[in-house]
Amino acid sequence: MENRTVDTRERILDAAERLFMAHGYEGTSMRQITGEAGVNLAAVNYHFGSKESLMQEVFRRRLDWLNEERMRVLDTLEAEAGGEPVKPSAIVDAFFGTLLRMAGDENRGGMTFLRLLGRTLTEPSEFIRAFLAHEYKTVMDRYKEALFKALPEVPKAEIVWRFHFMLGATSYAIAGTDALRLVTDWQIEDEDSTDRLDRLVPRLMSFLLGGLRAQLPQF
Amino acid sequence: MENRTVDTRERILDAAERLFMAHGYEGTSMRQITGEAGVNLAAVNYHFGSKESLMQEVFRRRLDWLNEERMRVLDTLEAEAGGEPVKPSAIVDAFFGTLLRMAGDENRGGMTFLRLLGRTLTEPSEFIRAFLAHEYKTVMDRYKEALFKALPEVPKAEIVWRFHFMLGATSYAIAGTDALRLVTDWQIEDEDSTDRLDRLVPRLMSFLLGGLRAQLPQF
DNA sequence: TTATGATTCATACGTTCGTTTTAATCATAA
DNA sequence: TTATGATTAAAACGAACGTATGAATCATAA
Repeated sequence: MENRTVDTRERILDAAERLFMAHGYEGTSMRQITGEAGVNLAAVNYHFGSKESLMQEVFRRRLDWLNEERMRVLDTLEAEAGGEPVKPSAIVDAFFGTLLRMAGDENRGGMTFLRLLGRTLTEPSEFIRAFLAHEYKTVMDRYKEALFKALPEVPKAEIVWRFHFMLGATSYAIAGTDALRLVTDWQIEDEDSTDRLDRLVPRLMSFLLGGLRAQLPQF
Repeated sequence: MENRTVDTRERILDAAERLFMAHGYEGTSMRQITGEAGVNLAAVNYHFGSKESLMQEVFRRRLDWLNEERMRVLDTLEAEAGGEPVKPSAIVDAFFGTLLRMAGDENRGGMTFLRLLGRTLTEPSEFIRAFLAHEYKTVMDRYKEALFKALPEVPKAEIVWRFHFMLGATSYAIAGTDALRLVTDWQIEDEDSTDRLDRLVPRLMSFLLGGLRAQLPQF
């Protein structure tokens, strides 16, 4: 009773992840999912109960690892710092770099999951927003505190906003990678798609840190 | 034959704009739209032909003005500069500031349209992506060139990427304003919602400029 | 006032949606 | 080998979807 279940569940999750990424939650039907997964239509309701629960499981499968990893990395950084503030660049890398490096790990969803996450953050159905709120809260609070400590001269409200902006830039950098290329018809010469991710990380990190440490606005 | 048509069309466009923003394109039905607009179900197909055409008209109604305004402002800046490069901060403000200031103008869609635009850029159905590509291309190219000229020491590819990141931060700052508050349970104290937009603009501008002018990444 | 074209209305069409049901098939323990 | 529970399979459910139709109603010009 083991192998069949695991296979079917995973095949459904993989197909759902890809299709939700490509067409969104509302734009993807159960028949598309089960068709692509090569399983019976009723299998989703049998294994997950409903389409909503399936969506949640798609996220949980990836986010559980991501959030644990983010916690673990920050634990290490703070232990190494021994009470002193952790460098902002290290905090930013621990949060966003960890996320981006998932894109290179197909076992953890790779680029597909990251693009799904990116687009979901701006199209939150009520039920998935509530779910993400619960999944994210603890980690967010930890990183927020770390940034407060690392940047004592920057008002806390400003740091919160800038964290917000960093999340946006990152989401979009991933979710919109293909979309924007079409929109703007920009040519990023001299790079094939394997290069692109390796170079995206330092590029985005420079941008994020520049924004985080920018001159404070005068109202 | 004038007043009824205009009223009905506008009522439909207003309702569609709000509902597409709140629930997405696929998540909004014709019956919701016509119900909220207080018009007959068949009115959408009569006036716009189809749901897709309605979506396009929702965007066109706002983007036509926005793109003209962006062109006009950049024309003025370049005329004032008289052949010299325009300051990066002025270019960024012309592009993103013009967008953000739409949020305060209810006659141009206000915050509702901006949030719709933000979420649509990361959930591009094929048909709307092609539409946005056409609407945006000319303006994008103009601004891209202006930034190349303003930042001759920064590689063009880097500027393109950073434009990309700036778009993301901005989209998200608007589209996710309410969403992220719930996700993170952050408290932005001492600000009511009327203040928020006035303060968002300089905050975001500081961040964007910091990112645009950040130290170049070393690969 | 009447004729005409534009618009609104009620209603129905055919599809597709998520879900449920009931029976068949499978893997495993006794 | 047989009994049992887990899984898969085929089929159908009612509801909601976008769209189309034809009659009713409206505003306007002759």
